[in-house]
Amino acid sequence: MKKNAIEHTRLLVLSLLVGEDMYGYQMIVELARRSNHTFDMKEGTLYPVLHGLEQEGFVEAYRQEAPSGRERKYYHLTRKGQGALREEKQAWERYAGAVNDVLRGGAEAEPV
Amino acid sequence: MKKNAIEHTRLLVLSLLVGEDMYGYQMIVELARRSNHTFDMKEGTLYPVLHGLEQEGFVEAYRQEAPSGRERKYYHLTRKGQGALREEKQAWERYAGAVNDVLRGGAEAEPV
DNA sequence: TGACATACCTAGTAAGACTATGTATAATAA
DNA sequence: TTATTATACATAGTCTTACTAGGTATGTCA
Repeated sequence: MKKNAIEHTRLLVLSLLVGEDMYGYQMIVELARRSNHTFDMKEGTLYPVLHGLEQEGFVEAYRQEAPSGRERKYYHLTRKGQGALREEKQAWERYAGAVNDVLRGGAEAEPV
Repeated sequence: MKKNAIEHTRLLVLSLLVGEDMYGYQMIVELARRSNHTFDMKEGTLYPVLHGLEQEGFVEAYRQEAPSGRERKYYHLTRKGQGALREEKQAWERYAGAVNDVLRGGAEAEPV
């Protein structure tokens, strides 16, 4: 079986929580939607990551009952988490830029 | 200790060999240069990857003596390797695009 | 001569994302 | 009514991959 190769998982998870609290299952669905199904994150990936983010104080969890009667565990992005997101974002931009530089043969390569 | 977090290693390694054969040590130096030292690939990462690419027929190795008298092991990108590079490139573009989509809140998010 | 850069290699470790499995409830289909 | 599916959370164990740490060896320069 092939791996989904989702890296930068924390960046993606944190960015989902901007402006809206979400519960785990919802995040999986949303991530798939926003990425046009490039990222089909597995539960076995997401939940441990969420627990880690909570332990570090980047997100806060609270339980809330859905209209259906089911209980859901919502996650809220803390101020500290917003800072972490900013850093992860910068790291991603640097990383992606560097990959593109290498693909083009180096940042200072002669323009075509 | 922190990991360097170089992913898409094969993409980077293959792309270095476009238009020029290189030896391992040179690839590490070149990769650092082209990425403005974002990627300081370790020998323990590179050499196993090169051996894997060779086994799959994506690169071919040959030994050649440098003017200094030292022997170097050069790697050449095969036709098959060029195909693999094309695929890895497309995967990267899809991946990077999807990350950016998620960061923006979804591909079809309303423009600001 | 000693230190450093060059040049290659591999065994073992650590991290991260996965598979597989478990629990449980609500909605829907048969 | 019963079975199946979707929802919802969780974790143990596996696998891949990049890393650390160590080894070997040669050329250059102080």
